[in-house]
Amino acid sequence: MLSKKTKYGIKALTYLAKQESRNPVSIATISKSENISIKFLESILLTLKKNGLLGSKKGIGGGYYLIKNPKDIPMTTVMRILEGPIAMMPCVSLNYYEKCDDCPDEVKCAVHRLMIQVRDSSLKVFRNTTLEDLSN
Amino acid sequence: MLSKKTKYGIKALTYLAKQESRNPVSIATISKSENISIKFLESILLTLKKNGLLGSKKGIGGGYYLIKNPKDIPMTTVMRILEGPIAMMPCVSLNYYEKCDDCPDEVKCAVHRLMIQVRDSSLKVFRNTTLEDLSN
DNA sequence: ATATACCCTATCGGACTAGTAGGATAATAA
DNA sequence: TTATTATCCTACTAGTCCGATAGGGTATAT
Repeated sequence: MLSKKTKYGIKALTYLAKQESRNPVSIATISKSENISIKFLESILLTLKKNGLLGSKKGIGGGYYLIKNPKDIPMTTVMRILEGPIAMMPCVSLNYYEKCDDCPDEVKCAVHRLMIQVRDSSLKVFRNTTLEDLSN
Repeated sequence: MLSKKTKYGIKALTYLAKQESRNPVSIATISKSENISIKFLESILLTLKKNGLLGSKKGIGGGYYLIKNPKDIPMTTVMRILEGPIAMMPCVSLNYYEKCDDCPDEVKCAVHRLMIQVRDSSLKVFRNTTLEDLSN
């Protein structure tokens, strides 16, 4: 299941990508437009900022804005920041690999082989979709 | 993340598919071979039975056995029984559709469009992989 | 100064996961 | 018939995560 955190995060990013200018947009504005709890959204935007996707400005007229061009932000990046690994199991994760306790031999493991295929097919979608694609 | 329930379930099914005969195999035997907690495995095999994938026999020489030919069991079936919907969000689920509370228009929702693509690509893998494929 | 808006930590109820416990039921073997 | 085997079923639990809320602290603009 996709967490609401990720869902809201993508919605917020898309909202920002749709803006004509790169002027800051306040949390409250995004919150109202996208029907997202303001405090929850606050924490999401903060992590997106900490991970280099957003910039922010305090005070009147402040808010969050995209740092990069939407077409340079693939969804792999967004997913990994908000949702974590794209793979369904640590033993098939590219960025967060971990061996299974119970499995003596990965190569012989049926689940392992299946999940590698699923990972690759999802990865393909996320890699080929940028924030720009989503905001059209 | 794939639950251990699903992981163990697939391992057990694969184990049964590898058997030359369709004689019953006891929970204890599968448990030892696949390093799965016996009680946990018990509940998993029971749900697989209730969902028509396994048959069972009580008493000495009893256990679980596959009902169908492994090549007639696509992984979509297994995943839906053990893990639930294949889609990452109810609003893109084929079998368990549910509308989002916050989303006024699905067609305009960026997350919706993205997750439909992910669903389709995963579905493709699960549909094209049978239990027979995994047991080779 | 004061209002605005982001920044940060802490907390919390509810749901879910991965088991465990303990016995009921059915089939087989002696 | 009785003992043994092995599935069937219900209930419980510790731990973890999710989604959200509370309550301030800090920086910026008028």
